[in-house]
Amino acid sequence: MAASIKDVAARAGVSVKTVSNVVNGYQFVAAGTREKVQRALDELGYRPNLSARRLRGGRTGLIALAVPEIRVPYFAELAAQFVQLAKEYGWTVLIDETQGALDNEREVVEGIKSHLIDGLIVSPLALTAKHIEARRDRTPLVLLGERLTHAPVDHVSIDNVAGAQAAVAHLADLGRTRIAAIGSQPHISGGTAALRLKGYRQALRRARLAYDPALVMPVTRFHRADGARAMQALLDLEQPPDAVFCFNDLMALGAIRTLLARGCRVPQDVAVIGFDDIEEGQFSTPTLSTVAPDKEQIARLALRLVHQRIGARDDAQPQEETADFRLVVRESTAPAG
Amino acid sequence: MAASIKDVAARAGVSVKTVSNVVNGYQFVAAGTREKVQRALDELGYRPNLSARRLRGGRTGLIALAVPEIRVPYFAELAAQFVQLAKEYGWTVLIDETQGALDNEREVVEGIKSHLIDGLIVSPLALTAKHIEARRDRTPLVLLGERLTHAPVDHVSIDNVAGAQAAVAHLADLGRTRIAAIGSQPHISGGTAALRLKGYRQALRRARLAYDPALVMPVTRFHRADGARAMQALLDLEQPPDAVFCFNDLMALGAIRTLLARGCRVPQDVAVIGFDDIEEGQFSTPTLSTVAPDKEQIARLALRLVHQRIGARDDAQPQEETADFRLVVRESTAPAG
DNA sequence: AACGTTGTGTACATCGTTGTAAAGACATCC
DNA sequence: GGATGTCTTTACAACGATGTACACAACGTT
Repeated sequence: MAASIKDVAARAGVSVKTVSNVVNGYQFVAAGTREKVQRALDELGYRPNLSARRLRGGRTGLIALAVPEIRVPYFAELAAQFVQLAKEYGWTVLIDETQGALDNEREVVEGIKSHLIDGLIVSPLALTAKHIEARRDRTPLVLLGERLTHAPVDHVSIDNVAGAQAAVAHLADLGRTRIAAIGSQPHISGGTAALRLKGYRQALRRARLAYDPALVMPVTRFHRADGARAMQALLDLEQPPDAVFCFNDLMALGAIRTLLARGCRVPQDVAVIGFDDIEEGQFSTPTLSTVAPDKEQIARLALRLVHQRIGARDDAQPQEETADFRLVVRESTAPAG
Repeated sequence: MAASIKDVAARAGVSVKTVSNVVNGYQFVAAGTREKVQRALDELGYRPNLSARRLRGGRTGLIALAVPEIRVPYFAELAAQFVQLAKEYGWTVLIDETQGALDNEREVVEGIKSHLIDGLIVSPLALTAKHIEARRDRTPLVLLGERLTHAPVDHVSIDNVAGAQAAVAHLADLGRTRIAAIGSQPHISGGTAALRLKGYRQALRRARLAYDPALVMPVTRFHRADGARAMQALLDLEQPPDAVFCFNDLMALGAIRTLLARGCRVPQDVAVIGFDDIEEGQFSTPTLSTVAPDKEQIARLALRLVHQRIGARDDAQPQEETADFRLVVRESTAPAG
């Protein structure tokens, strides 16, 4: 059976509080006593019970990161960043997959688990500002991403409009004139898709290119298969595009698969650019040009906000942070030559 | 502030125990009382404090899955399976990244977090049987993978030797004679790499092909870059291979990238097969042949073992389960023609 | 009238930990 | 000798939930 502080106290012949003092590094413990207790701790392999510690009002050293789908590389890579950087705060990160389902997301922010953790970072898909406001749980919360930019909580995002704009401007600079977009979500307002679409249209306007609704492909999710399917439809058009901006890398890789399978050369016939800069894009053939959000910075900013929030007395003003991105040009948009 | 059972009791004008009874569905609560309590519960948005419940000896409904690297697609996909299937038991899965570091793995199995969870599933990289035996924590534990097949705990794995054997036999059946292997780990005994190497050699023997140590490439990790680097070295040989068995898909995709970049055709010049069947291999060009472990079955078996172990009185015999795999032939090993 | 049965509610102790308060030991100072 | 101060250790309560034990009513049954 796992040893409790009481067992240790009995073995060392001191009170439980003294053991607690040793465990927590309280300074006024006689050297001899400390040693005695330490021996007992080691012999019994004592591990503090985090449930008890937490119940007593303390910290567990755990924070949770909730993402829609862990098998989506962007989220996996982001999660890895969090795990890595959280060490600087002495935190362990538990990852929670919500599958983008409202019930799961609500459960997460409403505190089912938050009685166990010190802080919470959520990348929401279905949650609305109303849910956030109705929240009673006081566990420090930070939101990631584009949804819910106006909810009264700390928030980290990137400038999606500018990112999309940069991607499409890059395609236009290559001399492409029929630039398609894969990833719109007409039925969801205010999300990532809407912002990237806005950037797409903005870039077309600036490049004095016509906006052709037939070149904008809607999708239900942001997976490879969606990109592959959308690309099929684009190639079946009377006038297929000569470039495609995909709203994420996964769809771009699916699109490239379709293009190559149908005998189109990338980038010669059709240039492709994605968004997210997942590792896969560095090893695909061709390698994938993309808009690279600074994932490390996102994680760093979010952790800092959680940290501040844990320290903060009451309800300081919600903070808004924006992480950088950069355009990464690889083979899939290499200039002809 | 989050409402406790006490707040609810005060509001409903009953004792805390009565509230507890309502929450837990105890049958002998008068309809009127139940309704009163329910109203108070709803109004206050009560959520049970899992720390307290757990401390008292109860369940939290949480289990943890610890994997080395969440950004490795195999683990991400496996984790997603666990999350999905755990619902059948009413469990929520928390994912924990150990980075394959001994300290992290030890911390996980020795119970730092297990005071918070009902069960634990670990895919170890560095842990040894000694650590498992020294474990004092009684949280039900199930191990995944090939390491530690002899530790006294429940265990789920696949037949790696047979899987590797099938992959290499497939290459031999295509008429390939110089079949390389990427992924050996000479300094680690008993792990995945050793077993897959064994299967490789077994298949060569059966196909009456010579074993050429120069064709076996060691790696430190199982990432894309390792596969790409190893492939470079193989192509620099006097007599390069005409087929490659990579010990996982990620390295296979890295190897394919190198091959294509250096002008080799896949599969015509060099056939490539991997292991794991990650989704990425269905969308790469060429699509990737692979040995596909039944991830759903792995998750299902592991969850069943944890479930049994939670129910089991004391220490029932450790169980050993083996999940199936199948050979998936795609473009990267398509017969010439 | 005495007793059991069934249903409904409550008081209390407990899980492991740590903050608070306070007690004891010893030294120092006037 | 008594007051003061510095260490060192301890007893106790509390965090929130729930199992145990019991009180009390309402209803039979003998």
